[in-house]
Amino acid sequence: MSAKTAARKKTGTSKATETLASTVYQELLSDILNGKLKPGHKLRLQALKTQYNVGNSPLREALNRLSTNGMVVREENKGFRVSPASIAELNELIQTRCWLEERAIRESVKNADDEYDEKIVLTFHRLSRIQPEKNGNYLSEEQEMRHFEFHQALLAACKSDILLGYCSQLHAQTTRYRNLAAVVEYREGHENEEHKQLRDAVLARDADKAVKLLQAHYNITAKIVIDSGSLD
Amino acid sequence: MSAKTAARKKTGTSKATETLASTVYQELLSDILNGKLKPGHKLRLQALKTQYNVGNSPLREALNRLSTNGMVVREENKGFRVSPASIAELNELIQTRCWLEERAIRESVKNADDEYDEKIVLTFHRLSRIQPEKNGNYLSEEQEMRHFEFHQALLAACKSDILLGYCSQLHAQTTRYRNLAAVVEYREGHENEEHKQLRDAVLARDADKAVKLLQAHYNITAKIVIDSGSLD
DNA sequence: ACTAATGAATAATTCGATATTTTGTGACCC
DNA sequence: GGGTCACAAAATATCGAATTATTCATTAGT
Repeated sequence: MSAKTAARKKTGTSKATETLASTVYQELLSDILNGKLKPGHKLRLQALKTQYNVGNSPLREALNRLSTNGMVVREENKGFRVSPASIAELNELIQTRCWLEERAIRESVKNADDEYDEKIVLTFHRLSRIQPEKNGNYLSEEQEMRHFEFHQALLAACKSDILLGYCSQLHAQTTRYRNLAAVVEYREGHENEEHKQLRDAVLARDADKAVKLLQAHYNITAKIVIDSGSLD
Repeated sequence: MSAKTAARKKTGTSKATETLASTVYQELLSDILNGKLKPGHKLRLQALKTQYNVGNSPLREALNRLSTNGMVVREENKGFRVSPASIAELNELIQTRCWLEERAIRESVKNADDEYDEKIVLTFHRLSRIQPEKNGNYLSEEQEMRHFEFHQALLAACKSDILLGYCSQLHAQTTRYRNLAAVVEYREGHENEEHKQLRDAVLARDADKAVKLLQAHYNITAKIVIDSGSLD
């Protein structure tokens, strides 16, 4: 975590000129999502400053952005901490996600066109193609990415970027919980099969089935996370 | 520096010790919502600094928060501007709001209990009691507030703070559009009646009717805003 | 004329230092 | 012993200046 600044300036993260605040935002988000920063953990500015090799302002900006999308909580004059995690919140998360994605997928099936189908086929292909390559109990960055893209593709024709944005937020939050419990093993076999069924359901315009699959998918994941005992 | 700090402390928003960033966040939000800051308007930091009498950091923090909930947009290294407004976005907004609030109100009716009913009766009473008192074509701060609280009360028993939060965001966005078009006159007569019908529908546990009323309510408002010709 | 390159002028971003608030500690009183 | 007040230490919030990026007018080249 120390040689970051040098890397940033020299290699320049390939992006034209990303702002420091955005870079550290991504890093923080990533560390929260994959569980390196634990729920409820106090985020002391000085520590973060040295850890992420940035100054005061970019750090603060990043934390402020994270606070409005629920990844960290802010207490006036008392700084920031990683959002706490609880079984209750996980259940709420899953429930809300089911509601929103049901709407999104039903609308998508209703509006489905060639572009929609093609994106699903494509993202499914990309997702199923990558090697398991389990490092510890976590999914690789690429696996997370492909997974996310496939799920978004299922909802993509809902004609509301706002709704899509919410779904994407909820997906991120759920990912955090999954990583907290380091739940991957179960998925080995079932996951791919479930995705295939999802793909086929929407391609067949069977919204009811797709919704049922999605919701089962989420509820099982939630159950596993809760049973893992990593939350109180 | 000392003068303005003193001033802020003395008039001191009654809150214990609010952070400057939060104060200016509220001020900016309010100015965006009531249309003082127009859609697409470039937000130059220097100008804002003098206008709102704050330094660099709090301003920046406020803008960053606003950017994650869609009130302003951020372009890397090019600063902030008020989110653009368009008919397309308004339609999307209304559509999404209908979807989310339908879910929220159906769940609320399902879970309804005494507390829920009482809050609705109370917030309706407060809303209907305040005098019209039209200043220009805008609703007063208090009217906005009561209006918001009533609508939230209708959804309050949905058992998902996340969903409630989204609904509240969408409400805010919609308010911005309403104020852009300065649409109040129509509401004079109908508004109160519509609210009463809504109240009675949920108290009678008639979710279908409540949903229908809500959606009609939003769609009419949208139509009026669009017909007002203040958007392109 | 038109495009490409140059370099002030302008604006956004970031840093370092200061001011303000919270937190922890121990003496003091009841 | 338990509570609270004052004070010191630590952490956060804010400011003003320095840095870096973008814009835009101007000029050189084809």
